[in-house]
Amino acid sequence: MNPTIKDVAKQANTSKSTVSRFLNGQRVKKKTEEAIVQAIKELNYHPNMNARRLASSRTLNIGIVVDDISNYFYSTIISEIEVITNQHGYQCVFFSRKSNKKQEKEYLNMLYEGEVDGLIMVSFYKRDEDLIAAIQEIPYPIILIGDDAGCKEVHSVDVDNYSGTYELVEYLHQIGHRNIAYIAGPDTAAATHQRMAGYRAALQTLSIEFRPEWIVSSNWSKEGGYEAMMQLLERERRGFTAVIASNDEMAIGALRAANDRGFHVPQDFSLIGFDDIPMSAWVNPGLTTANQPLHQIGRRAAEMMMELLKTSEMKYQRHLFKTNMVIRQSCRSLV
Amino acid sequence: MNPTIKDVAKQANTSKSTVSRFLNGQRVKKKTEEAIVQAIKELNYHPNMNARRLASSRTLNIGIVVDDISNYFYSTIISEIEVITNQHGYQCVFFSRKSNKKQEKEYLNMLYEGEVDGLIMVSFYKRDEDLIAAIQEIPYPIILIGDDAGCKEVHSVDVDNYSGTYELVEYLHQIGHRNIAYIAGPDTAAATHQRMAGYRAALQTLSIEFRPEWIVSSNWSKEGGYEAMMQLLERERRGFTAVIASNDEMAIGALRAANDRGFHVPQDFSLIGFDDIPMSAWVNPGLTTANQPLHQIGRRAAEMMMELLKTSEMKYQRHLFKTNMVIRQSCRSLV
DNA sequence: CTGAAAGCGCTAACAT
DNA sequence: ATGTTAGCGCTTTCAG
Repeated sequence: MNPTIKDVAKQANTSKSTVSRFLNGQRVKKKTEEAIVQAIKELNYHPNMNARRLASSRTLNIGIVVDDISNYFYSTIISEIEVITNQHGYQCVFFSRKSNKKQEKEYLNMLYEGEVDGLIMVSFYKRDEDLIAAIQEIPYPIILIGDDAGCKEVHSVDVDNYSGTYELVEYLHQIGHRNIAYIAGPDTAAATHQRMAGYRAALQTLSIEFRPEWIVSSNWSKEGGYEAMMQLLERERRGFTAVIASNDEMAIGALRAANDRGFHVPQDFSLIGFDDIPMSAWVNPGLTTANQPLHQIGRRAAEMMMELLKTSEMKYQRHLFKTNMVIRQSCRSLV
Repeated sequence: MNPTIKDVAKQANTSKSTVSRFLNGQRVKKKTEEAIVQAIKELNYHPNMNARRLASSRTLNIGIVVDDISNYFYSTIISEIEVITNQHGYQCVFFSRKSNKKQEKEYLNMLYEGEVDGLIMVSFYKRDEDLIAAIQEIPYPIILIGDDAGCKEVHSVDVDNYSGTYELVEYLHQIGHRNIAYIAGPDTAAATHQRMAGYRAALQTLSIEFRPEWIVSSNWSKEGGYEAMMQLLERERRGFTAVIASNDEMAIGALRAANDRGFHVPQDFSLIGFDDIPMSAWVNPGLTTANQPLHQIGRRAAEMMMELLKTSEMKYQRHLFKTNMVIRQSCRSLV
């Protein structure tokens, strides 16, 4: 049996409560403090967290739920969240949904079950009403990163995919492009729709005709981008001078496809991505893209959580971070 | 106040223990079962995990500690661990050391504190005696992934870096290379030494002279690989026909450096990496490398943990997984 | 500044 | 199959 606080008290010639107080940072007479420290060492005492949490109804843990922990975007965001929460004395415990394919909703139980004091849920997929409704019922702190299904009551932070893509098109227009193809993401991702909307809005503002035959859908992957580009390249009415892949992975695949077909980027056409993943600076040519402020997203979500934990009331927030365009060598000016 | 098991019992006209038994999957009379289910729903009851764990001294959690959760290798391994442990009814909780820079050793407390039933620690850095000594003291299940500081009592799994590199050199030799430069990793990584040892051993076996001026140390990064290659290219006695970068990231940086200096791979010299990260198939030329069986590593570690949890005694194991060479286009045959 | 005592919500004998 | 009871190890009034 492990030593308990009672054993420590006995050994240090004091009471459980005094030991408990000491353990929780309250003042204790110098003499007893020394005795307690001594006893703890001799007994190799470790507080039992479950007992502590049961008695105090606080865990000092915050739960982070992501779709797939081995995904660059998620892991970058959550690693920033951890920095912030740690500074406030909270531990992060991470949960990855990929392997157990549990619904996000099921993780809400951890709040009721006393496993965590708050929950940050990170997902770039479209969320359903069901989840949002459940969240609104819950008397515990929750922050969403990504889609909020349009709900104006659940706190969330996301990247501004719309304006990010809008800017990309503007840039292309500025350097003379009027014929811009687009490789879209999967329908299940919230960003797909937002980015596409930004693309179309920019086209409209700039009086560029929207041409459905220059749009192809794919799945975020390099392989997908490769295939998509091949399709684009084989369509009858080719004639675009630039293509926007709605994420960098697909752009990298597209680049390879272009090369395989004997085209040169940016001489034959310009190519743009979205995300600014680490690899994008290292492909040839360097990929022009929109940088996602992943650290800022994580940081903001964490700060919101900390505030919620302190005050328990916070006025509704949905914070959208702007992307930052990073210009490398994959676009050619036509003017 | 949240409803408790007592409330459920009252509402269902039975006793706490019956409810508890039902909750834990034991048989209960049909009639009472229905009443309990009904009561749970009506009250929106959720069991308190802390109380449950305190009373049962089991958490059904296993803790996974990694250096940096946003690192591809770690996240790939742990996401496989999760698959296995979930199948056995255990939840994984992940901890990332990067942000709080706590020593691995400190995480051992979670075992004493009743937060987790077992711990899998993943790190590719050299571990110190201190940690290993502490682990040997501990009466709880622990599995190490990565370095074991040569200890023959702590269960661990790792990749066979030595033979992996050995094979790479053999391959190069086979296709006619006798002059092979080497970009090493940082001294702090255990793999650096093992891979270097494999390189030197292979050289010796194949009667190739070891030339210190063809060795340069770097830090695993693309930037580092770039610099390293530049150094290699500028040294007086250039004359190698191949270079092994001890990881793919550095190889990708090296490739860029070669291009920037006007060299072509593999025409001017061959290039080999180690790891087989996803990007390696997409650089130009495709990178020949040694694939790390990350999933297998994670799976094995998880299985060992499950066995330890069941039997609490297991004969000492250190399992080394062989790498698999994947040949792409970055090497040229000289014969 | 300290001690006594109650209780957090659940499990696990034990008895029936 | 079910109810009674005694903890699990800690925090937290409340008195002093």
